[in-house]
Amino acid sequence: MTVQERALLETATRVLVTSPAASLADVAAAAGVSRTTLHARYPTRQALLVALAHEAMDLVEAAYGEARLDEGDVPGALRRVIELTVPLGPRLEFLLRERSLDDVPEVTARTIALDAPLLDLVERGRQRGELRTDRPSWWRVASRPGTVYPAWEAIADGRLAPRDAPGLVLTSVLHGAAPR
Amino acid sequence: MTVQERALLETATRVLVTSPAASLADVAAAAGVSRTTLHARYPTRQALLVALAHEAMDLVEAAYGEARLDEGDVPGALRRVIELTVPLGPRLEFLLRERSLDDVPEVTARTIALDAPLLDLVERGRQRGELRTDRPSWWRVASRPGTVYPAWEAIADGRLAPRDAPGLVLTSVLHGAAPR
DNA sequence: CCGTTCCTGAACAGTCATGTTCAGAACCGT
DNA sequence: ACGGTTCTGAACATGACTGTTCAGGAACGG
Repeated sequence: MTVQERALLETATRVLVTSPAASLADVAAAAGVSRTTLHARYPTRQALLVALAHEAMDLVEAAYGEARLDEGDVPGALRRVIELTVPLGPRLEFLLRERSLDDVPEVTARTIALDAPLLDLVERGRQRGELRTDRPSWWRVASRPGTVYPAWEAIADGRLAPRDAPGLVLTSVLHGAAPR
Repeated sequence: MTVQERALLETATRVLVTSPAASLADVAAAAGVSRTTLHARYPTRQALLVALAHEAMDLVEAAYGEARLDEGDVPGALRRVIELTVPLGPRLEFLLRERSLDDVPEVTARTIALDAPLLDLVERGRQRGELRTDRPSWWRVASRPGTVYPAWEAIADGRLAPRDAPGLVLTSVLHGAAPR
């Protein structure tokens, strides 16, 4: 994938997140490319959306890799993965909210597969006694995007300083709202 | 609002959540009503979506009322409100994911206003020493839908027993993932 | 029983995004 | 300078949904 292609996908994501009803003409214009060219790369609108989804998931996967989830203690790994995924906010929003992705089996399957490293991490945390074992592992993972994404939203709104976000998310996830 | 109107809105929500691209003809058919009648009640598609949103928020508001948030201890109130909002899953999904609602100021304003009772509750919890005070109140509220909604999803998938959901959500929110 | 109200089915115009095609221009590397 | 590749602008067909209208029929209440 060339640099321009990445740039195009990023622009497309930005446009389609900002105004989901944008036409392909709008997307092409924003990306500084003709509609014909856009169409040459992505034959249909759906194909573009799917490509966007895959690119977003590529980034998530890369973040997981970079976070070295299998190294060190689990809270530390959690902190790293949170730090690396919060900036992916717009991509996550796209993945979570774009409803036409729901009936692309290829995408939904990968969404599920994408959770595997986190499941492993939770599992590891349980074995090391760093995470509670009285609740199902999948639950911890399922409720994750719902905690990371609001953090991004808060940053975008200016309510939250980017550097504060990971700590906030991490302590929420680990310790909850009750006083110690 | 008559019973039939409520039924129509509920059917419409179900259809539009299941297949967001459904046409008004599909919605009308599913509701057992002619497209003309549907159009008489809701002049435009957008008007229907807005009505759906308002009805969903009515239900959330009602749940908050029924949960008597200002009575008793705060964890108890939290449990009640979680119990009452989890079944609203499909409505919450609609509110969270339907992106054409984003540029209806009336709806976004009410979305924000809807959080006020919860903010009060968190505030009360802090004063009573039942919630931590080292993190902003709005954060606790912002990350709430992200925890409640996955619970509904898990129930819908059959991964989670409906009666287990409130406890799971509550302990996650209060105590987090770390062992005591 | 009658009049009002509401719902229905059908048809229609308008709009708009999509997908397709093609000839020419711009841009490469050689 | 040249041949090939890529991008461009424009035009076109298509299809779908929306919003609108209207005459007839069903339901309902008085």
